Amino acid sequence: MQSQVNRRSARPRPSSAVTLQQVAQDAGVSLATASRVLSDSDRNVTQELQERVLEAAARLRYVSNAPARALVQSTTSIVGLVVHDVNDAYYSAIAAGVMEVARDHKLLVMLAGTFHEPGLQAEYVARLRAQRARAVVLAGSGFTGANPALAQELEAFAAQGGRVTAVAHQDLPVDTIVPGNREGGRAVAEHLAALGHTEIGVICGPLALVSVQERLHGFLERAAELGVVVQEHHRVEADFTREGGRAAAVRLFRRSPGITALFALNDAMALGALAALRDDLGRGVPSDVSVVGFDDLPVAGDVTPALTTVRLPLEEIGRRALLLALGDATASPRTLAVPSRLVVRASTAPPPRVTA
Amino acid sequence: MQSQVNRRSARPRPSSAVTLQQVAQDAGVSLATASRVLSDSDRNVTQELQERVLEAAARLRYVSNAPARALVQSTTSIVGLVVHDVNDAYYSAIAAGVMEVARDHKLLVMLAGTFHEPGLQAEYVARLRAQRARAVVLAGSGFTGANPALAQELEAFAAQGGRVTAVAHQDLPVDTIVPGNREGGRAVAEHLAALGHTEIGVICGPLALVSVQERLHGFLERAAELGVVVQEHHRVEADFTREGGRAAAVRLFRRSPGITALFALNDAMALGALAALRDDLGRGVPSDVSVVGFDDLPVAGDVTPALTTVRLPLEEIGRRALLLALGDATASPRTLAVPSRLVVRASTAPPPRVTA
DNA sequence: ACACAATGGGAAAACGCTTTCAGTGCGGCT
DNA sequence: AGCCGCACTGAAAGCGTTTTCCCATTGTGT
Repeated sequence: MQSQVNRRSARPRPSSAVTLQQVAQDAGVSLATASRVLSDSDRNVTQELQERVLEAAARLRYVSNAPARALVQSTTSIVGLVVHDVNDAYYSAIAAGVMEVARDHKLLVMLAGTFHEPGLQAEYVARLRAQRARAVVLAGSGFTGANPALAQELEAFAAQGGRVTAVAHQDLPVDTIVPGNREGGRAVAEHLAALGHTEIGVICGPLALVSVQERLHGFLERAAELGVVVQEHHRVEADFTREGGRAAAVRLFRRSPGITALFALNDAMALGALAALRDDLGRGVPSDVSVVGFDDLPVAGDVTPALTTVRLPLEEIGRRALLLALGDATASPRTLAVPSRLVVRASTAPPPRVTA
Repeated sequence: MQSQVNRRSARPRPSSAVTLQQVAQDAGVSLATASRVLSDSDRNVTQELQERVLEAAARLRYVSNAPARALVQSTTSIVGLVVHDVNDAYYSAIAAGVMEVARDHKLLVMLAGTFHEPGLQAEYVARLRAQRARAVVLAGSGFTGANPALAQELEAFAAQGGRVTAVAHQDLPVDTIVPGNREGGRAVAEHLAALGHTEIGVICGPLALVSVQERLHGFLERAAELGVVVQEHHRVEADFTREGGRAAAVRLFRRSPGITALFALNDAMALGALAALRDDLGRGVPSDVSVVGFDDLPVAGDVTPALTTVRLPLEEIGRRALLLALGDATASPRTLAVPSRLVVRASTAPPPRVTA
């Protein structure tokens, strides 16, 4: 049945769009002339004919066939944006930056969501390559360890003239944006140490993610420097989401009730932890437990207590990413560091006095 | 200078992608055979040749040129999604639904952001028409009153076989999703009236937006039925954002301090109002003032007090929108109502006792 | 006035693919 | 044994553009 429907609708093309040929005919000029008027060619056309063509095009509501154009010019005005989850404020913010630059450059953005399936990244790059996209921004954090499939796909894309910027990826032969993850992790360690915390729990996202690794290592590194040891069993891994954070917080406190500060490796998890502390564990924040997040999503300032977190200028990262991909190709495998900054709000305080 | 750069890079095409011709050559078969193997044609090819082609394609990392394919088939696997602001949780949620369906149908999503400029909607539809997109979802609420430019553009798109679904638009000759805005507004009126509020303020987004109108009218309508009059000067209009809500709340309370309940026409504004009440006006919620939002963004449950609001199943709306556009074309100008539901949380309570 | 450059218009090629159409080799039937 | 039909391959047409290439016309310098 399905094939029959396909057959039927495929054969007599259901309806055809206005072609340049028709516009030319309507204006009484040749195809070439019409093209010269409507595409911004360097050849010029008499005022008279120009007007006739423009008029005909407007009358027929002509828009040029982008695929045909792409075919002959072998380039498009499409850029790809690959994220893990559109409905995650982290990626929305990056996407907003990308879209802004795209608008300014009159580019169209193709959005691809991997839904957290690692393999889909390479697949989408392939599809964007097939589309002859001009550039691709890999916004989703990469996975640690070599990813040959993705690397090869990117290489092929580059070979055909495509440009790529990756955000928080490692060992990819493309322009890369390095958000201040490590640095932010260090700042958190300093902040919590300065407040006097010694029993610190860490709620990690998937350790396979580059961002998670960087944040965690920056934190552990600086904590160690300051003489604070974060015990192995004070670290817990979960989904990089609100629910992941909530579950992780519960697990962690059941296991180690003595913890006085919690570092969640992103704000979503921190929000979950906040909810767990309030609803499931009955602990006050920051009176009993301090909580720190990462990213500074807009919501971080709106919860109670307002979340201490590390601000990453996500829109800026999006803008920079696309600009990098659109920029000078010859300088290509470049690296751009984007700094982060600790934002202290109400969710952190000194640890409670021990009553013993 | 720029033109020189263009000239230079335009002439000798910087690098060319692998073509089907090359694959065919490499496999020692004709172009036609290669095409039959790689596009899923109904014609079949000997096992032997099939393998040779597949092998060659893999070796050369061939992906077919989508524009060329689109040209000959005069259809693409692209769908467009037009939103006002990507970095707004309302649209992210809809986008997530759209992307999910797109993934299941192996479609690529082109995301267009109007950045709240009304005119851009029509322009993006034109560009999507040029791309020969298969369908377009207009997620951003429409503006009241006729929009001839947009209507004509959509008509042209339909004429060339494109499908469209609009969310919260009026008088557009396309499939339309009608979220339960009016119904939600009514539910809020009932809830606040039942709690005993009589002095109710309303913080509106731009009245030109269809969603705003519907929510407001539903609310006023039901309030009137219940004998609660919402005075003209208890209504205030502002940007449909957190900051808009905050400013509006301040203005409203300076003008009418006796208000005991606040209905913000979306959650973003409600969040702003909450912040204003707490930080600028020093009023307790819900002890002094009750606050209600609309949309039930994820954040609504995370703020303190948790926000009473109207839930709109946004992802579902996104999914439905694309499915509608992908569905039966002959039934086309259809209307699909998506119900909303009041979610009572902690931000609403009976009004404070008058101490006079 | 005459050669010659410059200008603008149109016919036609090319982009990479799918699909029709014609052709070739083969087995099965009478 | 001869013919038909089947199954497959390959040549070529065509999709809608842009961009050559060539021609006619006009303007310029001497």
